[in-house]
Amino acid sequence: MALITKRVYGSEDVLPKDSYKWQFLEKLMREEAGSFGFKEIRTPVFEHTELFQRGVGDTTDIVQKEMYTFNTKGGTSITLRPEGTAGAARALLEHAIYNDGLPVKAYYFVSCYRYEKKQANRYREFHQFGLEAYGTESPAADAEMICAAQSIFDRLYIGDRLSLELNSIGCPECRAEYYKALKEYFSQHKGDLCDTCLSRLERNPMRILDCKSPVCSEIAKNAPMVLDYICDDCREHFEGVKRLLDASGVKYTVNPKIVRGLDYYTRTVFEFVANGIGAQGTVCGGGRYDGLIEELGGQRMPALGFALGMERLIALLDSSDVQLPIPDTCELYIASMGDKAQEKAFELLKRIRSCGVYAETDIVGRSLRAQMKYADKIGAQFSVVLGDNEIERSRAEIKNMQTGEKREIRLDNGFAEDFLQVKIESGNKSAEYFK
RNA sequence: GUGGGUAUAGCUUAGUUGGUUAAAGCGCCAGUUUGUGGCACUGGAGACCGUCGGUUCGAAUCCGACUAUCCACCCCA
Repeated sequence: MALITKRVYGSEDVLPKDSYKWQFLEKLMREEAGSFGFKEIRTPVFEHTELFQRGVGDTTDIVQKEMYTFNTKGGTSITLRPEGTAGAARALLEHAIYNDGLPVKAYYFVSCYRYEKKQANRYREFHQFGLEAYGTESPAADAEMICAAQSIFDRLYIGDRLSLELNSIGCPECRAEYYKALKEYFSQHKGDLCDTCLSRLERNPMRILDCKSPVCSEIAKNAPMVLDYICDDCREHFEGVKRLLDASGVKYTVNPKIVRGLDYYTRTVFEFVANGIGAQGTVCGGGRYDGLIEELGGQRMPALGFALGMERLIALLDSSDVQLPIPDTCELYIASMGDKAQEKAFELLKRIRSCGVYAETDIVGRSLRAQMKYADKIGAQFSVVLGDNEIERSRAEIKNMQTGEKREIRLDNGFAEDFLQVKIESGNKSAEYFK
C-alpha cells in the first residue's frame, strides 16, 4: 500500500462508526471526575525534554529508549509527552496553582507517545484519562483516588472484570532498607538470574519481582517483601488507605509485586488489571508520588494520581457483554422529487433542525426508491416524500418506518409541531439503551 | 531491541500436483416501467494475488530477500 495512504506504525484511527464510544466514555469520566471535585487541566502535547528526564526518571525505560525527542528549529530539545503527570505537575508549579487552595484536584485527557514495539492494546500513540491531586498526604486522598477509578468502572458495569491490586512501596527512607535486603538476597542467586534482572539488581532491584522469566519468578517467591520493611509511618498510612477502601466497599488484593515502573512513585501503588484482553492487561495504574514536585524544583508537596488507558478500556468493553449506548439514529428523512420539492425539503429541514431534530435529505441526487433505501439503511424513524402534489396541497404523508403507518403532516408553519406530535404518539424512543 | 505467525477486492475467504481473461459471500453503486425502504432478482464498480529478484516455456502457487502486519518478550496505560 502506498505510504501516503498508510497510517504511521503504532497509530490508530477512530472511525466514524466507533467514535461514539470515545464520546460516551469521555462524558462519563468528566461527570465522574466532576462529582469528586476534579477540574480539567489541559497541557501541551510537548514539553521540554528535561521535564520528563527529571519527572519520569532518567533510569526508566520510558526516558532511556521510548521518548519522541527532537530539536526545534531554534535548537530547543522538546519531547512528545510519554505520560500525563509530568505536564500537570509542571503547570501546577508554573502557575502556582497551589495558591488557589489545597488540595489541587485535576483531571486530564491526553494523547501520549512512546516509541516501542506495537502490541495488542499497546500503541505508540495512545490516550489516557487521569486524575491528579496535590497537597495532601492523608491516606484519605489515596482512598478517594482509588474510589474514583472504581466508580468509573462500576458505572460501566465492568467492575467485576477488573481486579484491583494494591501495594505500598514505602518512602525513600524505608525503601533504602528494603533495597539493601533485596540486593543481598538476589546476589546469592546471581548465577541464575536472567540478564535483564542482573542489570536491575543494581539500578532497580524491585523490578526483579515482576520478572516473567520462570527462573527469576521462582527465585522472587522467597525474596523479602516490601511490606515487611516499610517504616511505621508508611505502614500506618497503608493501613489507613485500606481502612477507607473497606469502608467504601472497594475490593482489593494486596499484591507485593506491584512496583510500578516510573521512578516517582512512593508509598501507595495500585493497578486495575483485566483478564482476556491480551498481555497488556493493566487498564489503570497509579499511586502516590510525594517526591515529584520537589524533584521538579518546587517546595515539597505530596501528590498522587492515576492514569487510565482509553484504548485498553475500550478493548475491555468490546470483549465484555456491555453495550455502550448506541447513538441516536436519524429521526426524519425527507425524500424529494424535483427542484421545487428539494427547495421545500431544505426549508422544512432548517425549521425542524432548529428544534433539535436529527434529520436528513438526499444530497446525492438519487431516485425516490434509492432515497427510501438510504432512509432505511441509516435507520430513519420517519420519512416524508415530497413531490409536486404535496407542494400544491401543502400537505404530505409521514411514514413510520418501523410500522409502515402513515399520517398526514402540514408543510407550512405547522410542520415542526405536527412532527413532534407524531413522534410523541408513536412512543418511539430515540434509542434503546441496554446492558 | 529479541522471538514466532501471516500477507489474494473495503471485509471474510476459495484457488486442486505451477497451465489461458484470479473466484465466491458480505458490503458498496445502479436497476427490476411511470411517486415510497426492509425481501427477492439482475447488472456494475472494485485485486498489478504485499514488494523486488530467482527457478520455469509458463508463478497467486516453488525458492530467496525486503516490507507490512499480528502475537509474545521487554516495558507500561
